[in-house]
Amino acid sequence: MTASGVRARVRAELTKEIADVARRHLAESGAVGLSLRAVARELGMASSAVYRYFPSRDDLLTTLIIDAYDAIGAAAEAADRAAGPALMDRWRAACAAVRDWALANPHEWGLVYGSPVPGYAAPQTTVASAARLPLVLVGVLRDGLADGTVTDPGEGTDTVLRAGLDTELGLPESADASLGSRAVLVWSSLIGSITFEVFGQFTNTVEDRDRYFAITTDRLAAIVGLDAEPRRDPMSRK
Amino acid sequence: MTASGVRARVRAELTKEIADVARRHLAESGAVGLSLRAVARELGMASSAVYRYFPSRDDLLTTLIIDAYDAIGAAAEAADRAAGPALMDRWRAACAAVRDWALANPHEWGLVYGSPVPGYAAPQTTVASAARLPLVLVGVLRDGLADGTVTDPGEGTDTVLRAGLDTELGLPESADASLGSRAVLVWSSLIGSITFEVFGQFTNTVEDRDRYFAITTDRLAAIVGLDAEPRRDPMSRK
DNA sequence: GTCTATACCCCGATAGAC
DNA sequence: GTCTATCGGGGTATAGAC
Repeated sequence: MTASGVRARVRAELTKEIADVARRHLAESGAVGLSLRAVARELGMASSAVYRYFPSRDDLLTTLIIDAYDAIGAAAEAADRAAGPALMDRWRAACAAVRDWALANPHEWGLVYGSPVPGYAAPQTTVASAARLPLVLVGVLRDGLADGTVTDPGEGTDTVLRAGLDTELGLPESADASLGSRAVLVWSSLIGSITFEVFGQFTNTVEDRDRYFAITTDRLAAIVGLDAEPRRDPMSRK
Repeated sequence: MTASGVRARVRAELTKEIADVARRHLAESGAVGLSLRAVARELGMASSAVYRYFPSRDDLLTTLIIDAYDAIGAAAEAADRAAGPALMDRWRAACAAVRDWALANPHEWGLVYGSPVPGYAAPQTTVASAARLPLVLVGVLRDGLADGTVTDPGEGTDTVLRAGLDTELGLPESADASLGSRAVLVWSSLIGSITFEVFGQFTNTVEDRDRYFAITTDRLAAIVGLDAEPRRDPMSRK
């Protein structure tokens, strides 16, 4: 049926348009200030009409959350692919891409890594998108293990993670391994650093944020055994 | 004037009572859900009466923010004082106290370290309270420098911080120092780790959170040169 | 200082006509 | 699918009587 094909296309377009406007509102009023009515007003349609596309405000929110996670993951993946074969280059590129995205989209960043929206529970559908960024970081690590650049320190600490997680990530899985828990630390520290910067916690403290992030990125890499010769000029980073 | 003294006391008490109720509401509805009306309802007074104590919703919010920062700082200070003289003991105690407080008061944690409340700008009056926690961490570091346990790695990276900050903190201040920027990394990583746990980002990833935090705390200490013999039993930590 | 009343906004969600 | 109209809440803040 061509008719229904057209209908579906129009529907998909309008759905996207609603999400786009909502994303813009998010950038201005934050996640809690997001309202179906305001979106409808801007699109010149009745608020009730929006319910044909998103059954509730939470569904709209879920869409935005998934989109944000996907955008962050995609930015990291692209930077990783675009970097040279050197592990540290890939690492630096991926971290920098995430930070750039966060600084360009602070409210969306807050939507996924900031305070949970009260009364909203993220459905399971978000986890695959949320995993994309950590998977990029672990991918670099895994390649380092494969070519011998990275070795697991083996501290007997890695029973802290969910059973089976190391295996899923392609990391050493013995009870003596520590790379898994180190990776988690590095991951949360990366997000934490970026969040501090985005939320303004570095005001009056860190002045040269670009350089601070470059240095920090390298220090985090060292925690997971991604040691490298110091970068020639830390200032040269975007 | 006794009369005005009594009046002032009653006023102070009611002010505190309003703040207490507001704090409880915060724990249930989050920062944005906080409303003067709801607080007034619960106290059995007219909403307009509250305005005699807090001129606006933002002033009430500021009070809660300052109180939260102070509570976190006080918890860290108390744990630091109560710990033995060993630097690592003080470090671990302070970090653990902060985490315990965060887990016990997740919404207040989110109020200060989560997404900024849209439309609210924190006044300068909050900074002294916000500084208390980092000052505890730096205090341990400073004592380590004094007795030679800690030495600055000297990497020529510390020009990233605000000029004069190292001096204020009692840290090495040369352009070749790196302890200042390392301290900032450790500070933001500590907050980041706790925030991840409080906001649920560790779901399906980190299973043994107590042990993970203990290990993480030690790894962060190593970044600022607070190396120590491994703790005897990481599981024994609260 | 406290009250009632009010002005003037906002929201999510649904009913029912077209 | 879209509309108007409506239900049933919510909010900040102020005016003016007591």
